[in-house]
Amino acid sequence: MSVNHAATGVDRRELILMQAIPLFAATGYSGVSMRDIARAVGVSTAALYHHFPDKQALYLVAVDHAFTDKAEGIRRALAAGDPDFRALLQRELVDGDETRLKLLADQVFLEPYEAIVALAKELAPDLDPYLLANSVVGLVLFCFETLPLRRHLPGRKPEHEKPKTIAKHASALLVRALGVEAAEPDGGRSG
Amino acid sequence: MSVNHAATGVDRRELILMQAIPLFAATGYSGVSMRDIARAVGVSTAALYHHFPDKQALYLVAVDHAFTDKAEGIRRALAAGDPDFRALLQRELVDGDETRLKLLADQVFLEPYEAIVALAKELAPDLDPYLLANSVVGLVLFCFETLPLRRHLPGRKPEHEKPKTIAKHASALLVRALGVEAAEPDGGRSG
DNA sequence: GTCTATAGCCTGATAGAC
DNA sequence: GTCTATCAGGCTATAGAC
Repeated sequence: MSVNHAATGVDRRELILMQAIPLFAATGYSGVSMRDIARAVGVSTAALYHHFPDKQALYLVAVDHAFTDKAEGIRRALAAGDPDFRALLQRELVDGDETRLKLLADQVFLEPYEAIVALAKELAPDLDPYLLANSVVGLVLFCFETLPLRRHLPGRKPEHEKPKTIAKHASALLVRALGVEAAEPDGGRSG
Repeated sequence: MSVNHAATGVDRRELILMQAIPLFAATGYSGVSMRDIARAVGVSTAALYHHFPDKQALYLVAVDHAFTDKAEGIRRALAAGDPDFRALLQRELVDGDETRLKLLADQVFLEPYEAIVALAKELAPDLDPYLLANSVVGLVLFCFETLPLRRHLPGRKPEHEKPKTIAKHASALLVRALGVEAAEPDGGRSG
């Protein structure tokens, strides 16, 4: 159906999404107008309505795209990755549309979440594995979330902004709490 | 300057703020119109402009009010407290206006943050106290943040929504990580 | 201090030419 | 598929009566 754009690798529809995602991430749904998106893409608003029935649909597809397209998924975001991903996630968490959250849960978080829950059961049978899984993720994500605030708080060091430092801190804390070494790829997690 | 409203306890200006805060918390700055606020208060939009020069000013005062008025401050929010506080905080973290974040840091978070940092230095001298302080707060706040998402993930239990459960989980994790009992009011924290 | 009325702009969305 | 032109309505903010 869509024209072959082998030369560029993206068709028009995808180009619109790519331009829309950072805009929605930066200022949220009602902070971005169809005109803003059209200007970013370099087309008229009418062209947008050829590809998407309305603004809401464009937003939904854009969010879905941002979350699932970044294929390997959350690992990148946890490992520091895409700021747009984090911003969109924060916005979705606070805007709280049940339909979109369900989609986010099923299509993005279900698989890695279950993996972490399974690990949690193994490592700390006496703690609630679901809350623990959440805490593990939160130890990293919350650091990034609060970064803009902590920049204005005392004790700020440049390395606090580096993903590596944050990851190391979270690991150290978990090692102490769960009595294991940080997970190694060779699978030696029962020692 | 403002009329004495001893009977009601609030003047008009404060009434506007009280009505505006939950609106801004629910749908964000650009998601709330001056008409929405006026309707909630029961006055015309023109009346709003008598008390505040423009929408941005109203928003700033409202956020300030929400953060500092809840006097004892963060403890309530951490302990589960005000959903408006959490929602506004999440929105401010992601919207990232430097001026507002600075105000938030100085007037709301500075004091309790330093207290937690001091505690962190004592309990875990080998960990970064600033990151640890952040983690301590995050263990609780992140649970609330992700609640709307976790409702759609497996393993959901009703008690995961209860502040008490979340607090207990965070405590248990910290006890394991830092090798101390949960802080008791009698100050027995060096044993 | 609050109102009604309105200016002037921006919004989402559509019609119809090409 | 994309354009220009446009609609109806919402928006912030103001003017002026009371």
